[in-house]
Amino acid sequence: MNKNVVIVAGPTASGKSSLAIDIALNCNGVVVNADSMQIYKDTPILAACPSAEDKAKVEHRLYEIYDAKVNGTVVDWLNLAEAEIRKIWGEGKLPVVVGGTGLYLDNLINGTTPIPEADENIRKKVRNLCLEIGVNELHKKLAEVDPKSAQRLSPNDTTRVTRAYEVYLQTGIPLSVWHEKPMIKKLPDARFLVVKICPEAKELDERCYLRFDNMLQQGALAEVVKLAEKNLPENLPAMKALGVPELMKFVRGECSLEEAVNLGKLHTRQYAKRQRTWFAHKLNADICLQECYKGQKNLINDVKNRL
RNA sequence: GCUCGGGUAGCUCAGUCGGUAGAGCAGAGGACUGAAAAUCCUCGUGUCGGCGGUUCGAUCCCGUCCCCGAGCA
Repeated sequence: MNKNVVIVAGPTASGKSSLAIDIALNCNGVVVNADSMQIYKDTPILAACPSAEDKAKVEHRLYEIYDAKVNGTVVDWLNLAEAEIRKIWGEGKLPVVVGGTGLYLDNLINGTTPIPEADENIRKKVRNLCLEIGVNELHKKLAEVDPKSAQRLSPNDTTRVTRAYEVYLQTGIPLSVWHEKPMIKKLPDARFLVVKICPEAKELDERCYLRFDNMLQQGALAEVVKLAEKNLPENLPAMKALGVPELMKFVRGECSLEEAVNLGKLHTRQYAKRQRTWFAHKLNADICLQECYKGQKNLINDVKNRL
């Protein structure tokens, strides 16, 4: 039995979700989420989760499964994705993995360094330490135990300095040493067919703006109001979804709706640029569409022929 | 009309006790191994409102004019 996995990657608003649906419809597929925000259930509108209509067309998995208070990670997703993909294969269907989170796709395709499961207590401890003494000081401490990583990382890079330090604290082995070990693939038996959407900035920007307006019409504000009522810490991933911090500010009366919306659109565009950079340099594709997906039939046929 | 503030990078503003200026944001590019819609890195010549004056030298001092804001008439 051939173990194909179709990967659909591309920046926000490039049409990758509908491309995934069309591929699934034509190839007996099931859509699997590879988006770090669509995995949360509190912001289906702002995260652009598939609509009820979309879900009726074809089966979607790994969408809206976490509560906003959960702090999901790449590894959590990898475990879920591996299980789903194997299940879908078992059903004799084609997994169509779609999402804008480059890191997730990269780890799924190329594997991850075999660092032991993170200890939540240590993670919390290091994060608190970072808040207490500041990244720069934490970076100095990291330099003492893992000079190689410290040299590689900016003393301002909160995310990575924290991770490197936490790995050393937990395992006693520097992250830089772990990185020298061979990567381990979740699906060594899979054959990936990567479809990448690489639109021009101009075309994409327009669509980002339109999409944000549509989200508002669909009730994004109400969604944010409900989320605000949960009173969650602002540093949780779900609280940082594009549009959430901006609209929260408006909800709290700290800015006008217009300002919030403009900022939301701006940040969406900036995010799309980061994605374009990632996909352009880090993801090799079998098929690359140079514009947004708008139902191009030959693309679907191309995918079909290569399976 | 008078008084007081202001007029400096696309925007918000620092600053120069006189030696032609710098942050944040925006913009452009880039990185990316357990927060990734996150996090970080690189890139700054602009008649320092106009015109005169003082000075070796003015964006900074003086005069004058224009514009904006507040107050008083």
